[in-house]
Amino acid sequence: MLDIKYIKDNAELVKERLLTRQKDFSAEIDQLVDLYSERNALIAETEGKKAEQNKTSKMIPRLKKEGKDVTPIFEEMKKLSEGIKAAAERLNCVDAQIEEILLNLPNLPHNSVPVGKDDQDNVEIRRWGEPKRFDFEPRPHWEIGSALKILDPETAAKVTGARFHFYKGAGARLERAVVNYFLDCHWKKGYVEVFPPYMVNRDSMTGTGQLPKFEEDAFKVANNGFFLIPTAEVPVTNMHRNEILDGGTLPIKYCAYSACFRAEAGTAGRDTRGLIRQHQFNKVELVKFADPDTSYEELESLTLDAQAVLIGLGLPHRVVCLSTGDMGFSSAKTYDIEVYMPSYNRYVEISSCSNFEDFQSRRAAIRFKRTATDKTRFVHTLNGSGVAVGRTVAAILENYQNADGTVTIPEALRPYMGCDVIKEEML
RNA sequence: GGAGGGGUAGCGAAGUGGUCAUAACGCGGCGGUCUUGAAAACCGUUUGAGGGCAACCUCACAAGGGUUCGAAUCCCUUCCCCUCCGCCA
Repeated sequence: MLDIKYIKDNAELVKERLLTRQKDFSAEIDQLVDLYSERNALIAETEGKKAEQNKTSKMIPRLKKEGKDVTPIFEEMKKLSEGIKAAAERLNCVDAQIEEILLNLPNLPHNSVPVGKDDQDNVEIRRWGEPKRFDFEPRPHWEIGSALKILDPETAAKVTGARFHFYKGAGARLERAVVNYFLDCHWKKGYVEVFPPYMVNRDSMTGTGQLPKFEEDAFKVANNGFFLIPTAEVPVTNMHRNEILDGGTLPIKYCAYSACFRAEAGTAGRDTRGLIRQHQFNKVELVKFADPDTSYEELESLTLDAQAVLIGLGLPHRVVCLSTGDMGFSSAKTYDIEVYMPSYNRYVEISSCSNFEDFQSRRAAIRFKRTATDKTRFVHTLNGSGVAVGRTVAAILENYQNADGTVTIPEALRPYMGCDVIKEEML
């Protein structure tokens, strides 16, 4: 959520910068400026009347004690009370309109973000490793998984439906090994490991920006109205909702494994095979709460921390900075990490690292004080996948496949797997 | 799911229609006095949000409604916590 005072004072600038997201919000901004001045007029009116009401109310007990007739005062106060009620009702209405517009306005892109139309305008920042050359025709991971009998979408389709997977045998162990390897890398770097709830309430989904705009992308629990988390970012960021943090504790760093659930309305037909796009997938997430002065340095180190686990696995990848037209709703700046996938013959997103600045913390009221006497201000929140587990397994299967159909286990995972190669007979 | 008890400052807790929310009282935190230093004792101080150039004003007693001239207090709805029972891993 943007600061309405900032919008009021910089209306044209805000319009311009939001326009770089390839959508025109001029009408909303103009409306906000009008609503804000209307709101302040209504506040002046209601508060003046309330002050009068409070003053008179305090006198009534004394007058009664003195035996005076208070009936005429009651008559007057009744009118005043009705006037307050009417003005407060209008104020509520104006506040609700302001809130609705603000909640549906995306974040302002940071100045360093390349202006562009879509993902074609993303800028490559750096590369690690070289796409592997095979002296045989490499197969896509779903074929490898099927041949080794470690990935089974057919049974999942029977038991649940499309876009779900059973992992079996060495496949299930590989998924678990990757999770453990990622978490061990991160907690050793000072990220506090948390294991979050997989369902959250509406306030949490609103706090991180999934709601109200993207409700159709989320799975909702019929019983109680909770939402299945689309990412651990939601429960972990909301841990500090409505809190005032001690500035001395910043940056606060968490890593969290969770399953993630996405309805992804509108992506039918894309990546229908394999592990790339599932309704349920595993992810290790990194979340930071940072002082605004250092949040962009924290974004750089967060991205490096996510990259480190891919380097550890020897998976070739690159880092791109998303253009203004490709960035997510809540983000001010995003780096995607893309891993090389032989089956796609290109780099595929495996992590997304973002600085949300105060966009989430304003929605979720996550504040801090530098010192005990300092005024409260909003923290900057950041998060990044560290990294997507299913896509990592897919990348391992494809990049480490051998001509005989087996898959070599990357060295870093061998202690977790207890073997150095996956063969069919391992089931 | 059933029965009961709760939700008030960082924590514990008093307040059950106005003159106790500028929230009693206790603990903790911060500053000071005393001391070589510390402890103890004593004194002071200690929520957040909004509006206003300012003086200052308004709001918040889990959340949202209602009754009333006036609500922490009475009524309704929802959420959360605790105890017991049932069920369950």
